[in-house]
Amino acid sequence: MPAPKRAYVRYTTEAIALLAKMIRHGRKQRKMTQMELAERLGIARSTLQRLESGDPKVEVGIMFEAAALVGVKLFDSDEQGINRLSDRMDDRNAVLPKHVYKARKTVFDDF
Amino acid sequence: MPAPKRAYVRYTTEAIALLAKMIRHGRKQRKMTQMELAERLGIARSTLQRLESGDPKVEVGIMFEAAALVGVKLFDSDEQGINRLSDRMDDRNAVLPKHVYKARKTVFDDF
DNA sequence: GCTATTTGACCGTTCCATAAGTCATTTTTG
DNA sequence: CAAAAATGACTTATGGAACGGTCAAATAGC
Repeated sequence: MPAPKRAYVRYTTEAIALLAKMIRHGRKQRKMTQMELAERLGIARSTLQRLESGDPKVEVGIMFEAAALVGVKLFDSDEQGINRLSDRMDDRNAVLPKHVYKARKTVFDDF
Repeated sequence: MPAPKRAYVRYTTEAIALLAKMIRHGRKQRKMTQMELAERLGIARSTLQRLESGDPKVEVGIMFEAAALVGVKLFDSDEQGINRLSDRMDDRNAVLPKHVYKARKTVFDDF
């Protein structure tokens, strides 16, 4: 076997494809060529091509940065909105236990 | 110099940090340990740790797959919603020119 | 309190994404 | 129409991410 490739659920593949489309659309709206956007991102054009074609293996940082540069909003939020959401996550997280524990031994239903 | 490291705008960093928090929160809500989630994702625990700490260098595929497995919705949409949005992007893209063209020569304002 | 488990922070090896390039095709402009 | 530019589809090498492991610290259950 060449290698056990990684598998993704459909939702993942489609969400990435959507983000990729939005980035390509945003780039065209701003009348940027692939070369221009790649240079502004500090990446190779070949990498931007994989990004715009929905390749799951690109770095999330590059993907999000590309979105930011062409005006695609993540989480339907601007920076302020992101910070509000982030604070809310902190609050909700503060309630949860810090470690997750599994049952150490299977509980015997005695009888 | 060791290497010219990549830079990200604040929006990018914060968006990734938010997604990371949502994933960690979702994992805890579902009472999964890092080890369990890593195994379900087919990745090493060390990679999941970088993911949950908001490292921009993880693969977007892994990041989104983790979100999917712990119930974090991207684009505030389920799979059907993603597909609707995707179709809309196709429509909007169909209107735009297929190549972006820069002015080939600087236009001379003759006088 | 004690113990088992989870988590955080490391580190060396392996392997693949990235960079950088080429070439053919498509598309726009003049 | 021709010419120029942008894009798509490749390829190679090389730096760094992912893996798999260890160890200490933190936490939850008993």
